[in-house]
Amino acid sequence: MALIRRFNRTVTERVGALEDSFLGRDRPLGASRLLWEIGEDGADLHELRGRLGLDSGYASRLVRRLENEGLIVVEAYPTDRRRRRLRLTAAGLAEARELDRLSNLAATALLDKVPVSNRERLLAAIAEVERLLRATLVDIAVEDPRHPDVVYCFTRYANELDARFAGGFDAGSSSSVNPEELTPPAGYCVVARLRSLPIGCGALKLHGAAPAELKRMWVDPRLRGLGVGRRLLESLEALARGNGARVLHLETNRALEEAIELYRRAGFVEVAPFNDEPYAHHWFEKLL
Amino acid sequence: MALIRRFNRTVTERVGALEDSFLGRDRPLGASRLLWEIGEDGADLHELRGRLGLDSGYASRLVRRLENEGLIVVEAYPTDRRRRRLRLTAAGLAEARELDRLSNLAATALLDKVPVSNRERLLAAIAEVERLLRATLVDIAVEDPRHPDVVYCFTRYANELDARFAGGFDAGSSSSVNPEELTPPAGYCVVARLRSLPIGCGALKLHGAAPAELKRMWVDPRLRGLGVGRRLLESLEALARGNGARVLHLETNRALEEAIELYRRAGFVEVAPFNDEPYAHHWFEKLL
DNA sequence: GATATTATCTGACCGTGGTCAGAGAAATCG
DNA sequence: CGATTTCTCTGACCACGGTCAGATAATATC
Repeated sequence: MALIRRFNRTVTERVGALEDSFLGRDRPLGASRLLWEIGEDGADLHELRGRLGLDSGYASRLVRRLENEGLIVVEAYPTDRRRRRLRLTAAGLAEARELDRLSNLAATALLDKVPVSNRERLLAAIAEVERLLRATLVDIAVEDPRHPDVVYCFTRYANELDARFAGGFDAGSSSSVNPEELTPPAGYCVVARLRSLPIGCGALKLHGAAPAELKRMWVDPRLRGLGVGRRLLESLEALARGNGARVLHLETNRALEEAIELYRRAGFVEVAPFNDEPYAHHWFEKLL
Repeated sequence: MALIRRFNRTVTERVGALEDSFLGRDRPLGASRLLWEIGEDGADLHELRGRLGLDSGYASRLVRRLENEGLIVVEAYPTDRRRRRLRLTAAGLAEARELDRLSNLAATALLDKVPVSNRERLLAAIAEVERLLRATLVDIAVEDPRHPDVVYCFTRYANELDARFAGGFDAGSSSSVNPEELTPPAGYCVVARLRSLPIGCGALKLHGAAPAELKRMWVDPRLRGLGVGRRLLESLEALARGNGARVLHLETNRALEEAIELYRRAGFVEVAPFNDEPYAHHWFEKLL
């Protein structure tokens, strides 16, 4: 614990310098950060607010300021004219690039103070800490299967299966799942999000006292091996248990090795086929 | 660079939770932090201000606030009645312990979100990052040899020599150095500080165009291997060069293996004895 | 003993981040 | 269609961290 606290102190003190590089631009830090987050492709204000965790009033003020400085243009979405789309002007793009440069400069300055012989070790350790800590920023929530984030994850899931299964994957020929079956009390969907961006999902079909079914487990490839799948699994198990299920079933394809490994480690044991899902090679069961 | 910036973002977001644990105590964060920094043994306000980097007015206000809350007592130092000594009252001690508890709780919560299998890796990486980054917080300054920080380092230096040399070390029988010789333009003292606490030193005696002498190189044992010695050496070399010296001399004892290694790596080569320093076994020289 | 320096305190001031309630406009639902 | 919800904007408000100049007292220096 003392180690973590010492780490906290050292890092905030040292790496805070990177944030400070956003300062001194005749603009509050928050405004610079917003500008920087908009990016070259522009951004949706609502989505941005979620990502940065800003109050609507505060965000509105920051946007106004950047607009007055001539750094961004604000326009309504054609599809939903309540929403605002933010785009960088030429000046805004230049300023964003300058912020980028300063931030890089600060990062370089930090590294320069470390003896050359230690730099690689530092970078490796930094990468490790970042990866492992990032996983702790993931939170998991129950969502309606029609929620855009769920739809997004399900699509990525299907695409991945199609790419990885020998012979591809066609959702139509698989035992399909309609939204009602994944809506409480018939079932559940859970979504894992990193800074409000969906990065994983899982679903549950309940059958009263009969075994519940686990469906559509997927984690963004960039975030695998960090325990996100385990946490999705745990929350679905808790939901199944809370709804009276005593046994959890799932079937999977032999191509999904890391998933199979996850299930085994979570206490699932392989059993004889309990359905005729065409894409399945392994059937698992866990007593809750 | 992108890695460092990503690291910055993740860490400040996640580890910031530790700071937040100081919040919600009906007291601004700064006040809580000050309280926590005072510690069981009390602290000198001046020293505290240096450590936390606070403005005198701001610090004074925080102290007043804690005093009014009955958490600390403020008293003048007997030796220097301008200075203020801060001590925790019973209530203050209890509050500091509570802050400690909350901070530990937050650290534990952070670790709890990491899968057990990854925890050790995370802690190891955290320790590594902390150690290496801490070194970058060290800054080096030229000081008068009579400055308390220099005196402190010289004392630690002499104590260490006494402990490590076979047969001990007696400053009197060594070729002594008086303060004038280390004061510009005759010579220089440099001190390395971590958050304004002295943690290393080095000195230089100039002899015009004749070889300059390197003296009293010392780094706190807890911070060795992080490049502090190298940085002290570099700044002294720069001073020697800037004052017209073409050659740098130093002599050292065989017990100081890591120092000898440092000199060799810095480009010093062993030469025949150029003086009769009784404690020396090795004589080095470097062309600047 | 006069002068400079050091440490603290005080009052005044400021921008920033942040919150809140309410209004208005647009979209969605029944 | 009306009712409700969603998204944004506005104005008002506030604490906090931070800075500055000047006052005061104690100490160090010459």
